[in-house]
Amino acid sequence: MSKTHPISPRKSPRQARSIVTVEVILDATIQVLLTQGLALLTTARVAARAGVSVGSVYQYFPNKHALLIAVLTRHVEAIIARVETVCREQRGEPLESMGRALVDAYIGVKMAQPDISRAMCALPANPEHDAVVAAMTARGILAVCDLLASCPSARFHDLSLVAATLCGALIGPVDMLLKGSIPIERAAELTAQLEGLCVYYLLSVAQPVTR
Amino acid sequence: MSKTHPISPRKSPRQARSIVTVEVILDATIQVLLTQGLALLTTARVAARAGVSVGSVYQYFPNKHALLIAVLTRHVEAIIARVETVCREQRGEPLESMGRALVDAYIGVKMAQPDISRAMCALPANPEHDAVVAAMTARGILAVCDLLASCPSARFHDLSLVAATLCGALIGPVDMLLKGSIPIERAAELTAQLEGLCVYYLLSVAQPVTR
DNA sequence: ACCTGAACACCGTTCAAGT
DNA sequence: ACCTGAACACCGTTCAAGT
Repeated sequence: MSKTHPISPRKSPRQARSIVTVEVILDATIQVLLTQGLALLTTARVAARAGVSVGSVYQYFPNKHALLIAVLTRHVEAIIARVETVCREQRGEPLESMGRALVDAYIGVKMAQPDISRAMCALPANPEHDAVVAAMTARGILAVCDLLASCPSARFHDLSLVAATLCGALIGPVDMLLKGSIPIERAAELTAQLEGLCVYYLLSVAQPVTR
Repeated sequence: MSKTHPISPRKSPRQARSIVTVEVILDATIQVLLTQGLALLTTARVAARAGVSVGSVYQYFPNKHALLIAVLTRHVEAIIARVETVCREQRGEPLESMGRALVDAYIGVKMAQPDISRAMCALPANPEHDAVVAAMTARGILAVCDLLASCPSARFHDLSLVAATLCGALIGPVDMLLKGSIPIERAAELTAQLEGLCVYYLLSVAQPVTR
């Protein structure tokens, strides 16, 4: 049996100052994570950096992990929102355009603040953490499903598997870029490779529709 | 400044019983990780499960993290070894064969003990952890580079980027399978998708060589 | 040469007391 | 309604003492 980590805030802030406190604590958490690393990220240090007492941290977050989950959720939300937007914008466009737009947008958001993206990768996994990532992945796959379904000139057998494969094929290489397995200077070339990979894959699994 | 984690064994076992002790400790670590989870993985619990004292753990591993790194290294070594073997076996074969063999082999090892693979994903990242993963990734990319270079009928502009993209495009979707974002029952279908994705990508970036 | 386990420092978390 | 910080339990790590 694994220890359970309640992640919902202990209480919702009701006054302006406490809303600020929550934001301050979340920002402090990222700062400590970035400057000190996970090993030195203690609730005491976060509190000190935020300029509040440990007790205040525990007033809004039931435990340390909830703090990390909150930071992760915030970051992941921004990424998925961007992906969903492009997917909406590209509805009905040709497959080539869809592929390129998706790749560009995803690399764009992920690499916008590389250090924060990297810090998120370094968070220790646990059931709640996995749930957040899984939920975001599911939303991404769904958005891509809708996008592909909107293609006027093609249909896809096993749409959701194609969408999932596409998402995975994007996430994997971009993670390599993030972690340095592909040098960051080569971001532009990787973008080109991924655009090609996505477009050729989509064209290969697309079943032409003639009306 | 992030805390440093020396990861080399405190001492090399010189007698038979101590070699056994090290193995026992590593196995116990995996067992605790699998049955109790990372949150309950304490050096005391590992020692108890291994049937030794805490002191013995620290005789061979400078700290808790080194223990996790050792377990990770062992697992990752098995995976990369398999990949390198297929890459060697497929030298000179047609691109279609290469792509299929690589996909099958990678999915095969990764999904051989899914729970252990999952547990490895859940380890907290730190510089040494990242270094192990980066080193394994680099070996994978290199093996694929060599494989692609051996193709008699095609050359690749920017070989290493193509190899890295290919590896990433494999790792991403298989991670989804591992984490449940793609249902495990669909492993066979995903394999087919990835074979197609890899082969079409390779064919699209290959520059035919006629002699 | 290897093992033991009490001892110490530090971290997560709580809660009685304050404003 | 929110904040403080001393207090407590637990974990990582050490090291003097054993075999």
